[in-house]
Amino acid sequence: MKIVEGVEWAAHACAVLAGLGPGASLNAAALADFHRLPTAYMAKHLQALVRAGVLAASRGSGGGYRLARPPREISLWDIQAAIEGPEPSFRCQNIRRQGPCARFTSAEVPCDVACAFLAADAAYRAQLKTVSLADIARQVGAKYGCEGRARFADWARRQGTA
Amino acid sequence: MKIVEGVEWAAHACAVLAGLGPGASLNAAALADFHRLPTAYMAKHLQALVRAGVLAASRGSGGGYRLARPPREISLWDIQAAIEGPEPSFRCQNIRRQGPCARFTSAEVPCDVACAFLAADAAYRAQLKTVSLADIARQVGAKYGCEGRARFADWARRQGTA
DNA sequence: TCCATTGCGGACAAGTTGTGTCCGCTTAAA
DNA sequence: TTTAAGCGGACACAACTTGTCCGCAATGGA
Repeated sequence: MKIVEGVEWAAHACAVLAGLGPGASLNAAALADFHRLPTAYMAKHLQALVRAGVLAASRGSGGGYRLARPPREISLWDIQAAIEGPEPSFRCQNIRRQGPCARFTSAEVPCDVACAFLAADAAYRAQLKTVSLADIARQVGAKYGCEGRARFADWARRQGTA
Repeated sequence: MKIVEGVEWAAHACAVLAGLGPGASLNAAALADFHRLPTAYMAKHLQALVRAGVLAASRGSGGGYRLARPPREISLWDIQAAIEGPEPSFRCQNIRRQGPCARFTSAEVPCDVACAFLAADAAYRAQLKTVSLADIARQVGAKYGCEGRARFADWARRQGTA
């Protein structure tokens, strides 16, 4: 059970947008460069975030990505689901329906093993949903301190005119 | 974030052993055959369960696998960890330590994004740990009914003498 | 002692998935 | 019209999962 690395990229990219304030927008090159990540692949993830309704994109000159909703209404689960898909981690293959005792298992009643794993999955998602981009942006901002925030704003300003 | 299929195999195989009662033992071929799974690959998973201390093996003629502890003391997390390893699903690559604002992040203080994902991971594991093999065996046994349990015992008896 | 049975571990092959690049297309502003 | 930007598909490479096979070691019975 491993999370794809793109989820980390996406979370940090969204956190950058959240830290910039309402309506702020950056293009893929800027969002990739902030963490020194390959632009083309970051762009793929950003497009996935758009398809999932987490980000909104505007095309053409001066275009870029912005949050589709207020940071408070975007959870880390929204971001993970955008990148990896919302399917549960456990995929029941119904192996219990094979073998000498198969006929004592029902197709309707779900498998007990699957139920337990799906419950754990639900606990995972519930926990992730309690953390919003607003929380992350606040925590990161606090760690940056005054100088960090100034530097961050400075970098963002340069991106608009680059 | 996908669980490898072997976890399902391992969980059901352990459930079979738990359903057989204390001290019961089956070889890899029998455990694979019960769910019509490839013996060689099932054997690999059983060996992993032994390495993790979930099962105990005895070699040679008449050998096989048995639970290393009472079913009540084996959780589904023990089984998943045996097959996939106990590492958390989120692996922080510390991408925040790169780029224009990298120097405002500390190497000691953990990343906020990583903390949130690790907390979700902990919730997942905590939930899985609440389900023991004894729970699973009881639920499966109840669904089998009288006839199913008799058939199951019958099959198990034949495995010993095959 | 010899042999059949069984688990153990490594090597290997094939298929799937994740990572990353590139290119042509569309959109929009200057 | 040009330029900047997102969109999506094709492609290549790497890593991991799935699955098989083999020789070896251990155990019990003839």
